[in-house]
Amino acid sequence: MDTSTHFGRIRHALEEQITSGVFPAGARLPAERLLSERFHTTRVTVREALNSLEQDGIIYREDRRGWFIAPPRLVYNPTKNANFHQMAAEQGYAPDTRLIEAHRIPSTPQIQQMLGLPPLSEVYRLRRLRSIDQRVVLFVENYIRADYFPDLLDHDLSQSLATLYQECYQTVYQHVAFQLYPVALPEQAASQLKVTQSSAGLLISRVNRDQSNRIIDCDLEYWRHYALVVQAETTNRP
Amino acid sequence: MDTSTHFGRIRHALEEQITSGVFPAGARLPAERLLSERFHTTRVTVREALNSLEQDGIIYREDRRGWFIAPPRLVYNPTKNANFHQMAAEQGYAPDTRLIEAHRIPSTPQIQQMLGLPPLSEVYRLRRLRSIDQRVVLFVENYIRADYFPDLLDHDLSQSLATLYQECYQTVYQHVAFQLYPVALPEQAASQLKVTQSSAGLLISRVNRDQSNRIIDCDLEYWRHYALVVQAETTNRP
DNA sequence: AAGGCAATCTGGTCTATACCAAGATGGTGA
DNA sequence: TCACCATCTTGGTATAGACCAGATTGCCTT
Repeated sequence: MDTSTHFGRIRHALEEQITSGVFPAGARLPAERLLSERFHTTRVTVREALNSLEQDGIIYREDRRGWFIAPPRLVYNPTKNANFHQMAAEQGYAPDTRLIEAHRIPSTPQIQQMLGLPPLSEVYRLRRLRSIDQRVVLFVENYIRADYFPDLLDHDLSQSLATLYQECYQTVYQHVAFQLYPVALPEQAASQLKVTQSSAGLLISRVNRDQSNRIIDCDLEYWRHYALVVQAETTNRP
Repeated sequence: MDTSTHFGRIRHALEEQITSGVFPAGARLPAERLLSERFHTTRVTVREALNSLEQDGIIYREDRRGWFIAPPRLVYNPTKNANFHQMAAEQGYAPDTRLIEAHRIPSTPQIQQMLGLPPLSEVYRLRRLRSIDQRVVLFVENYIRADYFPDLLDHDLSQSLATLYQECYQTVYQHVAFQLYPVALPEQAASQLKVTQSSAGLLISRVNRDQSNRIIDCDLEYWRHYALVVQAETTNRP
C-alpha cells in the first residue's frame, strides 16, 4: 500500500486495525469527526481514506448511520440453482427477503425485449429487498410472464421464486442468460440499499428459461458491489 | 437522476451533454477548474460529480491528464474462447497487447494452490497490458506451468496465449473456473492502467484446463471496471 | 532537425470551516 | 404503555482557498 500520502497512511492504519481484529465484523467505526481528530487531519481527507476502503469492500456505509466493517463476501454462482436463501444459508448467513411491491402491470419495451413478448402483454413486477445477517445487500426487480403463472400474487412472495415455481407450477429454472455490469447504483436501488446516490454497485440481469426452454422471467439485481464474488465454471464446446 | 443537490445538477448537465454528443467518445472534458467556474462552484463539488459519472462508466480519467468520454463497454464472455484480440476485433475495436515482463520464477504458495502444484515448482509469469483503441483497459498476470510449455519465452508473447498454445503446443483451453471480484485496483495495476490508487476495478481470476483436463495456467486480470460487461449463458444440470 | 530544459497546464492531495438532512435517543404527555 | 417530539449525533454537501507532482508544450540551444 502506498503510504506516501496522508490518506494512504490513514487507509493503511485503519486497514491494519480491521484485519487484526480490533474491530470485529459488523462493528461500527468511530465517527468521521473523531477519526479526523485522531489522525490530525480533516474530515475531507478521512473520507477519502474511507471511500478507498469502501471501494475495496473492507468497510461499507449506511446513509447517515455510519461506517461498518464488511463481513466476508457471499459467493454467487449464477450457473447453479438460483436460490438466494439456499445459497446464503449454505454459506452460514441468515438470509431474509422483504417484499416491497408486487403488481400486475403492462410490460415496457425494455421488458418486452428481454422476455420476447409482444406489445400490450402483461407481466408481474416484483420489487424485493434481500439481506444477509440483517445487512441489506440486494435490491431486485423481477418481471414474470403473467400468462404462465396465474394467481402468482396470491402466494408468499418473500420466498425464493425458484421454490415457488417448482412447488406450485411444476416449473424449474433450466437455462439462464446473464449479464454483469459494474455500475453506479441508480436512485431507487441506492435508497433501498441505504447507500448514497451513485455509489458503486453491480447490476446482474438474468433471463431465465424453464425445462421447455420457454422464457419465463427476467430479473434485474442491484448488488452492493462488495457484497459478493461471482464464481462459475464452464466447459468450452468446440 | 436526483437534481436536488448541486453536484447532482452538474452530473445531470454533463451527462446530457455527453449523451447528446456535444463531446464525442474519446474526447477530453474541460479542465476541472474551468468546469467549476462554468457551474459557479468549487473543484471539490465538480470532482464529486465527475467521480459519480466515472462510477457509472460514462467518463474515465487518466492520471494528471484529464477526464475523457468512455467508449461503449467491451462484451466479455468467459465461457467462450478466451482470446482477447479476437473478442475485441469482433466488436470493432483495435486491440493491442504490450508485454511488460516475462520470467521463469519459483511459484508462490498462492499460485501453487491455484495451479495445484507442489512447492518448489517453477512457473512462467507474464505481465501484460492490454488496450482497445489506444486506451489501456486491462492489466493481466499469467502464471503458466513451466513443465508443460518448454521454451515458451522464446515465442511472441504479445499475441493471445490461446493462439500460441494451439499453434505451438497442440493445447487448447477446454475448461475454465473463474471468479469475479469487484475491488479497488491494487497499486501496480493502478499505475499500469494510469488510474489513481484504489479506484474501482474488476478482478477476474481464471484457472484454465486443457483438453486432457490438466490445469495449464491461471491468470489474474485487473480491468478498469467500466471497460466491460460480462455476459454468459449456462444450462443447469439436475 | 533534434535534444533538452523550463514554463505551464492538469489532476491529486490537503486544510479549515459551515450548514443541511436523516437517523438515534430519550424524555414527556396522553 | 406508547406515540410523539425535541435534541443530539451522524454522515452528506458545499465553499474557498493552497501546494504538489506528473504530463504537455514550446522555446531555445546545439
